[in-house]
Amino acid sequence: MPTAKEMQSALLRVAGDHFAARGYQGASLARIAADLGITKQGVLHHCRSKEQLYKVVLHQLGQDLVKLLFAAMDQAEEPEVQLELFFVSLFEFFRDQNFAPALLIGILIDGPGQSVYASDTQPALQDLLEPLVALIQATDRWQDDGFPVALTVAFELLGAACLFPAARAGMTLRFGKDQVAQAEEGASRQFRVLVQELIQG
Amino acid sequence: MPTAKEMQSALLRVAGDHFAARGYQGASLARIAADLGITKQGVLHHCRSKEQLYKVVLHQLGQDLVKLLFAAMDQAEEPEVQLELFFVSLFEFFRDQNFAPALLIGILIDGPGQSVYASDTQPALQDLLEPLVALIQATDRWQDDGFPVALTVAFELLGAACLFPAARAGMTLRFGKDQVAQAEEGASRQFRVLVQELIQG
DNA sequence: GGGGAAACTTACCGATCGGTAGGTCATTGC
DNA sequence: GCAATGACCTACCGATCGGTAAGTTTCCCC
Repeated sequence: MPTAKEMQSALLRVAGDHFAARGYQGASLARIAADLGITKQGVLHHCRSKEQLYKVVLHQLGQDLVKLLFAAMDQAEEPEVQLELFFVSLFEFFRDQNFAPALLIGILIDGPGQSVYASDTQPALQDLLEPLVALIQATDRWQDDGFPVALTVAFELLGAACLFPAARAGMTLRFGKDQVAQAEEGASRQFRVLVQELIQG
Repeated sequence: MPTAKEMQSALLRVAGDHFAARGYQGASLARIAADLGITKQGVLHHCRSKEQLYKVVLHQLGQDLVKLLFAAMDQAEEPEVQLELFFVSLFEFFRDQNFAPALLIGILIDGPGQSVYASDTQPALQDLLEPLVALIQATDRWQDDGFPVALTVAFELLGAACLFPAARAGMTLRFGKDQVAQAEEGASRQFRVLVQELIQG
C-alpha cells in the first residue's frame, strides 16, 4: 500500500513511460492507471485532465534538464567545458531515465498545430534552449556566426544525444542484445568526442 | 477530380503527414480521409487497414532512403566521401519531405513492444542501417573500433540529421520565423561540417 | 452495349477514449 | 467526537476510434 506521495511520483514516472513510448495521443489514462494498480478515475483524482498530466511530466523533465545545465555551468569557467560537461551529464541522464529522450524529442518536434503547449505563454523547454544556445554563442568557435548557427549546432547536438538512448529498444531488436550492450558501454565516451569536436573545432 | 493513381500517391503523402505529426496512434483514418476530400471508408478501400497503410508509408520512406544511400555510394570510391554525400542528400531530402524526419525518428525509437513491425521477419529500415553501419566501419577512422562503435556513430549522425528538420515548426514558435529561416539557410553546410569532422576526424 | 471490377458511398458495429457525478472509507485537524 | 479533506471507487456519458456490410456510380474491356 503506497503512500500518497509515493503514488504521486509513481504516477509521473509511469505516465512519462507511456507518453514516451506511445506519444501523447497513444497514451491512455486507463492503461497508465492499470500499471499503477488503480483505476482511471484514481489517476484523474491526482491530475485534472490528461493534458494537465502531460504538462506536469514535461515540466518536470524540463526542470531536470535545466538543473543539469546549470550544474555544468557551475563546474567550469569556459563555455566549451561547460557545454562538454552538460552534454555528458545529459547523456548519462538519458541512460538512467529511459523515457526522457523520447519525451524530449516529442517536445522539440511538436509543431504549432498540435502542441499541447500552444496556448501557453512560454513554450516548454524555452528556459533550457535559450541559455544553451547562448552558451554555444559564447564559445570561441561559434561566437562570430550569429544566433541561427548556434541554434543549428544546439539542435545537432541534442539530436545526436537523444536518438541513441531512445532507440535502444529498437536497436536490440535489430542487432541483438550483445552488440547493443557493447555500443552502450562506449556510447558516452564516443558522444563526448562528438561534443568536443563540434564545440572546439 | 483526381485519378486513381493521383489519389494513391496523395493518400501516401497525406498519411505520411498525419503519422509524422501525431504518431501512429494519434493519426486518424477519418481525418486523413477528410484531408483527401473522401470518407474514411474510401481510405480503407485503398489499404486494408490502418496498420497496412502505416507499413506502406514506412516502406516507401525506407526505399527512398536506401536509394539515397546507394546513389551516394555510386558517386564516389572512398567510404568517407560516400558517407558525406549520403548525409548531405539525406539532409536535403528532409528539407523537401517535411514529414520524413519525424517518421524516421518514429521508426528508430519504436520499441519491441509497440512496434507495428514487430511481427515481421525484417524490421523496417534494416536494409538502410546495415549498409550504413558497414560503410562507417569501412572508413579509416572507424575501421578498428568494431561494429558497436560504428553503430553509435551512425545513430549520432542520424539523430543530428533528423532533429533539426523535424523541429522546424517548433523552432519557429520559439525563436521566430526570421531566425529559423536564417538557420535553415546555413543548416545544410553546417551539417556537412559535422559529418566531415565525425567521419574524417 | 453489357458485364465486371474499381472507386467510392451510407449505415452501422463494438471497443475505447477522456471526463463527470456521486459514493465509500480512512486519516487528520480542531 | 466529529466535520472535513484526500484518496480512491463504481457507474455512467458522449465522442471517436478502426473496421464491416451492403449498396451505388463510374469506367473500362470485350
